[in-house]
Amino acid sequence: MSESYEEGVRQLPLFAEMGQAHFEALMRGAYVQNFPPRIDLITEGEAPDFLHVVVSGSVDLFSSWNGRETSLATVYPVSTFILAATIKDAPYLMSARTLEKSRIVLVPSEDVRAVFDKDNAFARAIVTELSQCYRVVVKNTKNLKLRTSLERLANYLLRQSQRTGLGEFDLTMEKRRLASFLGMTPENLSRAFKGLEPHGVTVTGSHILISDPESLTRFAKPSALIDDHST
Amino acid sequence: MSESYEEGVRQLPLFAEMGQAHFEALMRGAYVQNFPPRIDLITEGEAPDFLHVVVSGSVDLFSSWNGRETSLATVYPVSTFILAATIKDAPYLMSARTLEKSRIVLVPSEDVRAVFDKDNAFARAIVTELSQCYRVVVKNTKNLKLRTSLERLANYLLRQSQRTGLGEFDLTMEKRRLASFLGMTPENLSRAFKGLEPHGVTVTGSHILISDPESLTRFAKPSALIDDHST
DNA sequence: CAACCCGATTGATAAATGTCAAGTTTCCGT
DNA sequence: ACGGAAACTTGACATTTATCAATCGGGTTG
Repeated sequence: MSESYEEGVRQLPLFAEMGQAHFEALMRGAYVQNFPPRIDLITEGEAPDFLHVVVSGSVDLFSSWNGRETSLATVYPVSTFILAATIKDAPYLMSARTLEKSRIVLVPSEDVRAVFDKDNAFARAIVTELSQCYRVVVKNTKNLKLRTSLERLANYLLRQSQRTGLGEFDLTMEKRRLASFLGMTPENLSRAFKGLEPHGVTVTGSHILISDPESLTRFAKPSALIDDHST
Repeated sequence: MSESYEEGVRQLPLFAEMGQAHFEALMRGAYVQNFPPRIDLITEGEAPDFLHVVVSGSVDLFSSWNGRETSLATVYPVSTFILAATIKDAPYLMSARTLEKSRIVLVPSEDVRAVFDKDNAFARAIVTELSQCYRVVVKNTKNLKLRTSLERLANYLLRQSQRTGLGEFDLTMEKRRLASFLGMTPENLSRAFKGLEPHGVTVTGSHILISDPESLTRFAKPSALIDDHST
């Protein structure tokens, strides 16, 4: 099996500290696969056969109920998803599909659980990762329950702006998916962008210019306890 | 220190399988405290000095932003809260206050992290607990994003009804807190109860009678991937 | 017992958000 | 370059939800 991707996986915090033998055991059972865009990788409700690692491309995590669908997160390289289901051996809560051509490493869930029992460093890393994921989801819930859609958009733009370190940037996803991620309709998102114009936001296609960061910040009132996804 | 509460704590899945010596080490640094109703236990943003275990009473987890406040969860005996913050040694994301007279065990976070490094059974239990918490929050997010408030209420009532195994039961919390928990205003909750009358729901004070479970179920469309908090 | 307080309810109204139905633009593949 | 599909936008309208104000009612307390 090609070693090329293993390096990237090994450097993930989740795998970085574990014993070499255990890592190799995991990789022995794993395999890489290339997927075209818009391919369903998993469907919510299914049993978690594999832990997934995105090596390149990107993956949308979403969920459906009663004919409605919502985007819950986007996974970029290099990181894993559906760790909790794998560990608990419980059904996936989210579906996943590739957004673009993507390279995914599939690690059998059984192997993950087996190595988890043997390798303390791996167990610790899993705890750290799960805590992180948990906290991100809690922040997300607060974002949804405490803010209007306009406020959510404003804070999203500020976060993106900080990520790039610039006052202007391109949206990393389609507007329709952004809308779904922020919990609104595409139409509402269009109007929300308009609604932020008075706060110095100019939208040209997928390009965003924040000409008055102070005003936008005053409106968005970002909080580390909601918007800082690093802690 | 009184042993009376230790038994209950020891039987928690989180502590049940760990070594006796490690458990005793945890309990040595811990202490119990009795709190009156409506007392703030922790405030979001603070450093996680203690892992909290509710031994009796109940605790409301909530969060505030920009003058708004929302209830995120209620903790009943015997269980822990703010495990993720303790493990990550990161600021609390939620505030906590007692709802009634409550008995809380406070375990120093440092001790938890120290024992976590030494006791594999404990580490495993933490992973299981965190996965569980993570999945509950994800289900909550889906509930919020995919359903209207009427649908959330209907599913909440069905869940309560199943919990008691009866077609009637009493609400376990004030309606104002239920409203906040479900992501709506108290006024809206009143109207939502009215809106469920056609589906066989009768409200008398805090007593709920579900006279037509089939109709309510047809409307609520419960899903294990949202409403079953046990997996 | 009465006064009061607080939560719950109700009605009227406003704001936020979603839906539907055009258009318009952008993007892709032939 | 062209044609077509899909995304985006816009306007009109419906629905959902929040807000404000008033009232009701149960429970507590002096």
